[in-house]
Amino acid sequence: MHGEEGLSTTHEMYLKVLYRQQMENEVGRVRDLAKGLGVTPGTVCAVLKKLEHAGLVLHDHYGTVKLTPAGIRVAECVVRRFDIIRGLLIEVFGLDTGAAEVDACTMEHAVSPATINRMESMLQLVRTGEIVVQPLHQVGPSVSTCSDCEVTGTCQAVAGVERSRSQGKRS
Amino acid sequence: MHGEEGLSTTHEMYLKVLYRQQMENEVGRVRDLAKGLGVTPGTVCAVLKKLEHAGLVLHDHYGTVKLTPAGIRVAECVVRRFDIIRGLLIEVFGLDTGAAEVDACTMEHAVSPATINRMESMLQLVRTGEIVVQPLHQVGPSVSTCSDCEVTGTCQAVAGVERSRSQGKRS
DNA sequence: AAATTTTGTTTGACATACCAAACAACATGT
DNA sequence: ACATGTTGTTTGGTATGTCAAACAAAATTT
Repeated sequence: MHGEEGLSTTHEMYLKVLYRQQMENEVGRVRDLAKGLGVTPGTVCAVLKKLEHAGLVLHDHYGTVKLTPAGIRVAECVVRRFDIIRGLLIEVFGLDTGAAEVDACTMEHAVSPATINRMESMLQLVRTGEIVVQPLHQVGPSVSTCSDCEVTGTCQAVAGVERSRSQGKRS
Repeated sequence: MHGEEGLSTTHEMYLKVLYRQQMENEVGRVRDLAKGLGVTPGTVCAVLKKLEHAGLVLHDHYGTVKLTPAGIRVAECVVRRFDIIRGLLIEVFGLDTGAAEVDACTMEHAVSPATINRMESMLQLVRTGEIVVQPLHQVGPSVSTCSDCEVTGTCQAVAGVERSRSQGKRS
């Protein structure tokens, strides 16, 4: 999505995970980022250099990692996309939470502003009852039709993060 | 989507474009693939080696490129995902064709079987009138709310291919 | 304060996917 | 048949994102 500004899916993920950890922990640490992203600390270090160079994070040597205002803006944009897609998949399409979160985490990097805004409108209208999708929830658990599609989805390491986050929210 | 079987987004794109060109041209050529994918012939050559190694295409030296049965299965799976997402974005979310096709081309690699099947059900129910989404089409042209999201989407080279294909279908 | 553990960084390596440009094969025109 | 143009392949180089392992700094234990 932010590819034109030189932001890869990877970068968006780093910013999103950092953003969330900062919301909870207040201090960003390489170790937590690495764990949250399912990646080694060395890798995090390398990517942080680029994010710093792009003016999205501040990272002092052997110290803390912090999002800049620009970084926060991007992160919030990614989180918003995630939340909308997650809501849509659960409330409109009737997917279970786990599957929805795994997919939302992949899809969040693949939708344009136009699409995400439409998704938001749809979610809104379903929530207020102006659109009724009951029939869709009656189609039962969905089944693969294509033999090449018998897999569950990627983004497992991060799915854990999503999961704990939304559970945290509920409590 | 097919990442667990070692199929990257790139590979899926190569298979999809090849599949479509074979539907129209009957013979696959490196040159056409390169053009269709917005990539140089050298790159196509390299990737074809991997696809051949994976048993998805047959490529004889200085000759033609052909999908194997396995390659056809994967390609059809990708095309199906594209068509469902495209339909959903246009008919349900009310996006214009161009935007829908660009986004569908990105999203097609990011949805799990469960999600794509739900999307298909939804599209079906909207087409038969069992779900009514009129209100959504009245929200007008969608506008970006996030300053980091003022871009239109990637996948331009391929958007052209989608476009000509769907125009061909209409005629 | 010294030793130990934890955390962070650097280095060297790898795979993917791409390009440009050199080169090889094929096809065609005259 | 051979010169030219088109198409295909190879080579060398780049960028991204990753790991493992060596190394450095900081924190904690005793």
